[in-house]
Amino acid sequence: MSQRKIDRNSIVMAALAALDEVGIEGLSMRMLAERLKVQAPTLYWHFASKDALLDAMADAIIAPALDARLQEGADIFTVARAFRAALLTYRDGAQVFAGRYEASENVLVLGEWWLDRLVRAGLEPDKAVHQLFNLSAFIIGFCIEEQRFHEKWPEGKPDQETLALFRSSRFEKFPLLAAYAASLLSGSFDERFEVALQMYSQAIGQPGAA
Amino acid sequence: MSQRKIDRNSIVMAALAALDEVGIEGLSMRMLAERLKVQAPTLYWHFASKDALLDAMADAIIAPALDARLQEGADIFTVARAFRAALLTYRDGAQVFAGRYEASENVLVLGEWWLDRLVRAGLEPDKAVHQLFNLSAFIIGFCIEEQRFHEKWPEGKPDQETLALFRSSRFEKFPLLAAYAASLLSGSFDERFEVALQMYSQAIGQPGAA
DNA sequence: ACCTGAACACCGTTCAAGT
DNA sequence: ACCTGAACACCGTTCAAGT
Repeated sequence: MSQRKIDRNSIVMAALAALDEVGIEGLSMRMLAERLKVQAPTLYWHFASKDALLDAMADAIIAPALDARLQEGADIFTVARAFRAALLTYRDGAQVFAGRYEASENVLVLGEWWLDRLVRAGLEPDKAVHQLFNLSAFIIGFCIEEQRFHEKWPEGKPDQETLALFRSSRFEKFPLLAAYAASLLSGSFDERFEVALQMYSQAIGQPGAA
Repeated sequence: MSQRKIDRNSIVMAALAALDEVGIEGLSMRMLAERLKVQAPTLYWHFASKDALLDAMADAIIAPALDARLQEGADIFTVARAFRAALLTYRDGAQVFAGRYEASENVLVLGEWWLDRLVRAGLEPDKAVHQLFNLSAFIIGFCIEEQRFHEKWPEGKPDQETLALFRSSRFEKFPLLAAYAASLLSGSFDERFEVALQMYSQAIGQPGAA
């Protein structure tokens, strides 16, 4: 009866649910407190700051990706796909994750495993670190753009206004963009991602070539 | 004497200067108004919203990259380097640019030129669009991580606390991360970026292979 | 150990009113 | 056409006080 109302885990879970509903711009400590039926300052007993809470959210977001390591025949790209899927789980998930150099458990586990695979593939230490950084930076950038794209055009399909823009006189100066408008606006993100993974697989498979 | 105090351009310039000083978190319409010796609501006569101002800032940030097209022998990667340099010019520049699907003049000029080069290199339309998206997503993700890294470790070198962390017992579970700590924390971002460009140049140079 | 009430120092934005 | 004053509805965070 007189048990705690909330703990760190329940705050993180509620924060992720709230994130998914209102996005990173709409997420506030006050509304989060209200959802948890608690006063805002209470959250500061459990987390030092909103930023610290975002660190914990980032760690929780990628947790599901860790399972991909355990699949039979899992390689760097299996986990890359799982990492992308994890970032896409919650609205603005990639933006929450981006730029947090927090040595959180899940980040370390994923990083260690990824690095191990790159080294086993025959990359020298420095090269392996570069590829690790570049691949994760790419996935994060890719997912930020992908999520923002879907926020701008929720249908998945471009709206009439945008299509009209590409056909307007302004685009006489940009014939290729105009010609490829359909491809630009309704291209498959899955396909794009695979194109990139193909590149990485070539680069990592032939480390001597780069 | 009775001339306008400010216009769109002077607001954007002041906003970029402010961004560079206080970062994206610290940038507010009120402090920007104060710098311009104007009341905050005045800004809303020139821009519909803070987001609209950020759109204009994003466009201004990449303006210098357009010059790279005109260099003799400029290729996709010349402009990729210039694009990165432009994003790095102002603090949090990459974060300001990320995710804005605004058809602003500089974005269109850069996109058209980039697309033209990819098509000339022999890529089919869909593939060219994928590569354009992937390359720009990579550069944006790379620069976000690069800038956040330098905000966290301003010296360019890891601090003692971070180095100690990598040597702590917690990292017994992560032997590769521990072993490559120096490479992770003081690796060259220029070098990393070139590693990635090499990959793209192979993929674009041999379109049939992907 | 965990939570609240009240407060501080801010935000973005609107809108009637001024010139 | 351009700018201000006043206000609305918020923020993150601190801190003394409660249980």
